[in-house]
Amino acid sequence: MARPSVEAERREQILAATREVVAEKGFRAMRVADVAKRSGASTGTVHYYFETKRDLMHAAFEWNFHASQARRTPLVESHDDPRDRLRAFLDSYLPVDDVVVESWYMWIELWTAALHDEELRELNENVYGEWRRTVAGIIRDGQARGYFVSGDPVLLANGLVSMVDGLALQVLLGSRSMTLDQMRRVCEQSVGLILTDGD
Amino acid sequence: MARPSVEAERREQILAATREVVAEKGFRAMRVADVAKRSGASTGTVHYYFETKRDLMHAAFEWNFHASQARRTPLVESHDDPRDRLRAFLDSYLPVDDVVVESWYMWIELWTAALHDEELRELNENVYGEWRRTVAGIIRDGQARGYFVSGDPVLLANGLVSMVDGLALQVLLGSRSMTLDQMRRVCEQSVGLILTDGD
DNA sequence: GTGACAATTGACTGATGCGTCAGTCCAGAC
DNA sequence: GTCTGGACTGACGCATCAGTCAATTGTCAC
Repeated sequence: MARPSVEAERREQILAATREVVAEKGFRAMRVADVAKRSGASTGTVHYYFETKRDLMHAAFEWNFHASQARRTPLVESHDDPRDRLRAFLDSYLPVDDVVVESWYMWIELWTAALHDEELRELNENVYGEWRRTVAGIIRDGQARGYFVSGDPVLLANGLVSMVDGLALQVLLGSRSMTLDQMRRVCEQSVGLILTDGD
Repeated sequence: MARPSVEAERREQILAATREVVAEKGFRAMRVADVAKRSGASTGTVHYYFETKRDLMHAAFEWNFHASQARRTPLVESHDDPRDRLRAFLDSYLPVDDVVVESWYMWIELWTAALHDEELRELNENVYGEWRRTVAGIIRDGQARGYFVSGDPVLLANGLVSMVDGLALQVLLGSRSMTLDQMRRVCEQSVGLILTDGD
């Protein structure tokens, strides 16, 4: 051994830079040189830690997945009432700050990249399955307690998750009619639709 | 004048080839040479009709918008009952055949490209506004006739349109849990949620 | 100090692909 | 028959980048 390993930190720095560049100019326009500059390293160093640009992007997508999971899990578990859990879950997807916005940029790029990349489709499958199971679980729980209308919880979950994807996309696209505030209202109304009248 | 103008046909051929290539390998991997080959022309010809690759893509996106409009409008207007109009509208987005699938590929690529292109964001704004107005109109009509639950029709429309976007995306991504059939069911259930019990 | 090795550099290479351009082809005008 | 000009070609110039590599630096062990 010689010179202490800085691999973990360097990788994190490079991945952070990658996310920033992707959010700023998109995967299509992203250059390895951009990532290098942003992380204060040379292109050689980037390639020292990630063999190819593709590896770098895949690692960044995976990072985004795990970070999202880590942000969401405690949040959902901090409520007992399924109605609050559902609201907390949906709220966590509102692009209110840089962290969530950057994360959304990564998701959107993942979608397009995955259309023609089997490995990324597999990642998407995991992501999507994860959220769907979470939401379906909340709904099932809520139905058991009589808070939510009856109906296949998996279908309801799929509808909600997909809606959030579509809404966030329009917000990110800077739509004048789909603002952050508008997205919040649509989500609230949708939750209202599946609440039983007893609420 | 000499030699009858073939501009219109050639442009159409090139745009058709562009859509095919984009659907097949994505905008990112699309080469002007691919489009040329696919349309049975030379790269020079492609550039003769579209100055830059960017112009070509923008034209293809616009083509997709107008074609979608043209497909949808008569379809929605062919029913009187707002419930049928809404169902027909949602059905028309199910990726059941090559035409709709190719169209979805174009929409998805448009989203990602528009994130960093002001001109394309404007196009997205038109597209999105168009569908939202259509759906909101149907819902407003349905509410007036007592078929749909009360609630802001614009919010409901936004929710539905966004949901369809998110669903189709997952279907296109070949998700094992979000198949065409599953998408159909989610849409049906969602329509059910906004129908009054009197139905 | 010296050896060993991880970390880092940045100039370089080789491939790729957009856009250009000099020239060809051909249908109609006269 | 000749001229005109739109349509078309495809080889090529040139810029752009991903990835390489030989050289260098920094840190630890002994």
